[in-house]
Order: sequence, then structure tokens, then C-alpha cells
Amino acid sequence: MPDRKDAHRLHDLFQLPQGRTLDICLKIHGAILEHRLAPGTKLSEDEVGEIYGASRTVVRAALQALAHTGLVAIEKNRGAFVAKPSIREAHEIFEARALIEPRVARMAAKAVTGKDLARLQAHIDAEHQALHAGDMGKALFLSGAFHTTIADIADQQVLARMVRSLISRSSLIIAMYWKRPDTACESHSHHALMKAFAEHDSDAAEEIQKSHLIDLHSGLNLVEVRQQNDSLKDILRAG
Amino acid sequence: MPDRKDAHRLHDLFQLPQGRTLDICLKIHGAILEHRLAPGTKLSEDEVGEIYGASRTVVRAALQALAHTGLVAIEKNRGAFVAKPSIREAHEIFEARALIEPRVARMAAKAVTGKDLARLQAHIDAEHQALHAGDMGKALFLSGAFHTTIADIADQQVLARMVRSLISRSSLIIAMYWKRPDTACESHSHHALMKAFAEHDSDAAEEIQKSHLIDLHSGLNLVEVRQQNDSLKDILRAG
DNA sequence: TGCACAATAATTGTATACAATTTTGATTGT
DNA sequence: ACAATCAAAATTGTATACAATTATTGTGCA
Repeated sequence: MPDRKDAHRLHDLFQLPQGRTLDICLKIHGAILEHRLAPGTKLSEDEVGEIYGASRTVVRAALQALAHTGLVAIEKNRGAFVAKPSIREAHEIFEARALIEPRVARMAAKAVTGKDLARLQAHIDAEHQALHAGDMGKALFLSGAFHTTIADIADQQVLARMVRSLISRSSLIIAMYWKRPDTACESHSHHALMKAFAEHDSDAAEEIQKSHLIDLHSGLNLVEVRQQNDSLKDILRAG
Repeated sequence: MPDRKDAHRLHDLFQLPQGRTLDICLKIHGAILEHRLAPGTKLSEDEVGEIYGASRTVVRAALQALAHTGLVAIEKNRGAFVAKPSIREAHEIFEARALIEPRVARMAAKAVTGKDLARLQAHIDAEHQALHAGDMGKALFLSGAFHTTIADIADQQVLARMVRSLISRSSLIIAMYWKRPDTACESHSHHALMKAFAEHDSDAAEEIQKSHLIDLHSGLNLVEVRQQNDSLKDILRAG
């Protein structure tokens, strides 16, 4: 569950001082992370504005902020759509994560406190619970939150912001290219990380995070493309 | 000189489809990178709009985009100001660069072509020329362009975008905290990089870039802060 | 003189109206 | 039946007007 503190940290991702605009950003962001909004979905300004009771002005600002983080793609005179990361982009994003996050994990292992450990454990528990309840979207959301929390613990705002953006985009990638229906494989790495953090073992934390991300990357089916839009014709003809 | 291609690449940094908004973004961005706009300068919407002949709507969008990259700070109900990176932020940014750019240089060394080498050389020459003409701002701008060009050569859009943002912010940091009045120290590293690229020596490229960034970092005076705004009183009293 | 308070001016936040562009659907001709 | 062309509708791009907030200035009082 995204508590007040998480929301405050997210503020940094969008750099928006306006409360109304930020609210809409966070809501759409959350919907994308929980896979309630599918990649490619059109986000009409009027429609979004009506839903949240806001004028197009603030909706536009929110969509542009989301576009800047890569979660939304704006096409000239066509509007905003939930981004559909290409295979190439997916590779790049997970390579970037594999570069940055191990370093962040190392820093976090040094700075971590007992309170932080409790926070991380809460994320793991909540994820486990969501998984048990069959709420895949929420479980995925919390899995990402685990990673962003690590970045917060490391207390490196510049890197934390990058990590947050990469993880959000990863959520889109997983929505499009995830191979296995089970996400249980992750929990092992997260537990191992917890252990390393508890022992302030920065070498281990870095190494575990590195292989964890390689695992995630390899868990994606990035060979074949499902051009859902382009193959629509074939799909309907087959029926 | 920022040619058409550079401008096109910059488009990626802001993710703005609207031409008018993007234009203003690029102009302010350029002014900041060339140190024509000092950190802390207020960017009034009306004022900027009048200068570029645009309405507040597009100016606002441009300022928000710049805020998202960290070049501008927007304060609620107070307006937009050219960002003033803190010492801590400066450390974080150069640490992030030291993490990311060596990897990018490694990739670039593998992918570099003869045409790319010529492009890099052109940057070096132009920088040398600007330096000779005493145009410090332009020289600094081109020095940054050298780094972003490397990221483009590596052909990793995700990392390239991060690098671009970090370099732009570095320009602000240099404006605030640069110690030495001579920038000649840099050209040595850039030449060494050129050599590594020409030989496709990725190990060397990575290592050179790493130490180059450490050099830059240590060239900053990040101990004392010059609170230029707060010392206004002292300045006027001294006269 | 110094401080507190109030009125004014200036600036940002938001909504709405109009212009430009794209998409959709219909009509016509082959 | 199919393609092309054109008109209508819907959507985004931009400008402007109004509301809310902040900064500044002026005034009165201790």
C-alpha cells in the first residue's frame, strides 16, 4: 500500500508543485503500475478531466509530466497513450537497472536502519498477501515499491529518481512481455537482500541485486513481438 | 555549434511533441548551458512569453519540462527559477555520472564509426576555437556536447537521456562551484578518449572516462557555499 | 525609529473559448 | 463491391480571462 511517505517521495519524480496536477499524475501512475491501464490505452484529455473533475489544463500538465518519465507517449495532434515500450527499450531499461540498482543496493546496505528493515519487510508481507489474494496487479506494484524503497534508503536522490522512473517503465514492460505466470521467483531474491541489509553486507547486497535484475531480465519474453494492434485484423479474421 | 541533429536528439530529453513549447525549452536550455542565465534567476511566465512571442500556456509547459529535467525549480505560487543545485546534489550528480558515463563510453568505443570520430573531433575543435575567442560559455557548452555525443554514439537511448540530463545539470553546478579558471585540463582527457575510440579500445575508454569524471568532480569547490543572494546586503554596504 | 497590520500590485493557478488538425463517416463514381 | 473524395465530428494546440495566492508598499501605533 502506498503510504503518505511514498507519495511524498513520488513528488520528486514529477517535480510538480501543483497539487491537483500531481494528484492526477499519481493516480494514472498507480493505475499503470497496477496494470489496470494497459499499454496503448488512449488517455483523452476530456475523458481524464471528467473522471477526476479537473479541467483540461491540469490534465494536460499531468500527461506531459507522465510523458517525461516515459510512462505515456504523446503524439502530435493525436493525443496521449499509455506507453508501449519496444523490445529494444525493454532491453535498455533492464540493462540500465542492472547498472544502477546494484550500486544503489550497496549504498543502502551501508545506510539501512532497523526502521528501514521493517518497512521493507512490510512491503514483502503485503506483496505476499496480495499474491495470495490473487491481486496480481497489486503484488507487482509492491514488488516495484520494494526496489524504490531501497533507493530511498540509500538516500541518493538523483539515483533514486532514475531508479523510480526505470521501475515504473519496467512495470509496463512486464505487462507486455512477461513470460512466466508466477512471480514467486522474485521473493527469494528479496529475502536474500533483506538478509544482506540486516548484516550491512554491502558486497552481498550489490551482488544479489545484480543477479536479481539479470533474472528479471531473462524472465522476459523479448524475442517475439506481439503486435496486438497490427495483428488485430488477423485475430478477427481467425474468429 | 548545436546542429539540427543535436536538436533532434534533444527532443528526446523533453519528450514534447509541440514545436512551440520545445523551441522555448531548447532556447532556455541553451542559455543555461552557456551560462547566460545564472542559477537562481527568476523566469517569469509573462516575461519569457513576451520575449519569445508565446502565450503563458506554452511557456508554462516549457518551464515544467525544464523543471522535470532539474534545470528549473518551480515553487508553488512563486514561479520558476533557474535551479541552484546544492552541494549535496552536486556530489550526487557527479557520482551518478561516474557510474553511468564510463559504461556508456565502453559501449561507444565498440559502436563508434569514422563519421562519429569526425563529429567528436569537430566538437573538440570548436571548443578549442571558442576557448581561444574567450567565449567561455560556448566552450563549456561544447564540452558538454562532447559527452552527450558519446552517449548518442553508444546508441543507448535510455542511458543517453540520463546522461544528457546529468550533463545539463552539471553545467549549473560548474556555474556555481567551479574552482579553476582554466578549462584546459579537460582537453587532455577528451583527446585520450578520441584515441581509445579510434582503436575501439573499450577498456581504455571506460577507464579514461571514469578518471576524467573523477577529475571534474575534484575540480569543484564543494566545501564553501557562496550564497550570492543572501550576501546582497553585504555587497551594497561594501560599495 | 521600529514593528505590526492592511491595502495594493504583481504573479501564478485554473477554467474556458477559439483555432488548427486529425479522424470518421458518407457520398459518389467506376 | 470497392476506392476516392469531401464534409462533419471529435480532439488537440493555443490564447485569453478570471480566481487565488504571494509580494510589496504604505499607514498607524507604540
